[in-house]
Amino acid sequence: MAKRVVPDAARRRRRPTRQGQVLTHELIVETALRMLREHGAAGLTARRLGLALGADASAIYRYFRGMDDLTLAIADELLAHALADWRPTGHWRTDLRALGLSVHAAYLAHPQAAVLTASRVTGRPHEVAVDETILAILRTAGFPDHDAVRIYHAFIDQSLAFAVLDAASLALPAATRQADEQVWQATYARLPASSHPHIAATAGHLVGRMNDSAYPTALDMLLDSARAQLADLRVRDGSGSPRG
Amino acid sequence: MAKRVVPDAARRRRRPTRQGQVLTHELIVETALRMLREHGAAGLTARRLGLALGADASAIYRYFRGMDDLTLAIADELLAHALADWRPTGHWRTDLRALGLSVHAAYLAHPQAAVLTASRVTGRPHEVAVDETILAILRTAGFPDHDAVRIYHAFIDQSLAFAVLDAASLALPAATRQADEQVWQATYARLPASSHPHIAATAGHLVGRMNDSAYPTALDMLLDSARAQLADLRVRDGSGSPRG
DNA sequence: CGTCAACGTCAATGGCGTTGGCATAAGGAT
DNA sequence: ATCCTTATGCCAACGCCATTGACGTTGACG
Repeated sequence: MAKRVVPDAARRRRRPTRQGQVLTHELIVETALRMLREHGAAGLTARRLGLALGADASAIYRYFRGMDDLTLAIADELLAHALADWRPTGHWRTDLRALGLSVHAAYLAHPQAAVLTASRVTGRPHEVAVDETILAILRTAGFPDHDAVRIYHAFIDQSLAFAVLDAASLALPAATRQADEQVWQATYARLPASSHPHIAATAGHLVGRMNDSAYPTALDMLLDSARAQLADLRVRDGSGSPRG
Repeated sequence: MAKRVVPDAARRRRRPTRQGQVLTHELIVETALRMLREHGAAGLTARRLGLALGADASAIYRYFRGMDDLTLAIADELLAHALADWRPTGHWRTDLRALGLSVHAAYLAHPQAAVLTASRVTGRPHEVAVDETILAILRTAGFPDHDAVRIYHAFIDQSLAFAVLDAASLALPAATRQADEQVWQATYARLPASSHPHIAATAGHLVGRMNDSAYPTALDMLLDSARAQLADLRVRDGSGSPRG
């Protein structure tokens, strides 16, 4: 009654801004991602985003309910990238591992956005799709619902958790990262065996590991544990091989 | 030369504020912690902190260089608390699990500080002590150096990663957390089986899990994997029982 | 008792997200 | 081609925020 036609995204009244730009949801999200990459999380403000768009800051509110809404849109965009990069093979362990690495990589591609968004529940299409995919893999592999949910929860939260941690490190100013590296060299590599025998004994193995993400290792250990549980279940059922 | 006497903390010129409070570093930190606990990270502002102290906001700057300096002062205590709460029993798996949970809990007690500091390498005594402790447990349990370092790395980074993730969630404004909860209810609990069969099938198991941390589960899975590796090593050596 | 500086307060600055009002131009209808 | 509707960009303003510099007071010490 009130509105005769709901304006299609393609049929919008695309009135250009003073500087000739035509605003869309996509353009705003992309510009925000670019600002996050170039200037960091603190550098993304409504006013500066408007400036970068060649529009007034308040124009953003015609497309998003607020900066928080825009943040969630950015988050879902990252998960869309993760799913697009993923190619299933039919082997549950291989597929789950690849999906985890894909999510991790998608967030690390935009560390500043990851810090901002990885801990949020958006309920948006791509996030839901990732969840559905994980549960599908686990239940198809033969995990009972209770175990599937438990492993799903640990899996997705671990992926997000490492994404936040690694992204937070990547998002630091270069000077701060170099300072941290020097702190590490100055302390860990030169600790006397008398006070810290175990660090001293393993210093050779520790060197060079500091900047690597521990996520692949933790992911493999989680998947190994899941495989052992599955094998155990099959043995109790007496219906399959214990090799998983 | 310029200053005759560096004022002792006890000998300060304790001029009371308009409302009779006497300011100290400790009082400010404690008040800030209380505000964090009661009103969340967004509820801690210089103005409101000043109000809670019965002083002007600018008085804080006589004690800290800025809000960031105050945040780091708060964070300084966290790892110390984690180690202080930890009581070893001599069983490597039990002790490692308790230490992980203790670190996690210490950070979660101050989510705002955790988000800022958990991804940093401080090289300060308590951090080094935690690392030494973990390596000691693993090497004493019988892990070869290479495996001990690998598991140490996965273990500590997993603990920090979940701390950052869970703290980031806790640090959100209360209104945002409630909104996220409602988003979850509105989407996941009502997804049709036609489009998302696996989420729909496990909805009963998913309910109530949303606010729980997945860290204990992920931690147990990591420790299970480590125990299996240890058992495998002992079998190859032919020198011990495979029960870990 | 005088001097000095530590410290609380005030006022102001420049930033932030967000909102309501207003002008205008893009579509649809005629 | 013209009118009407309304989506949309822009402007000004509000109430926050952290931070700073000047100012006055007051406690401690010589």
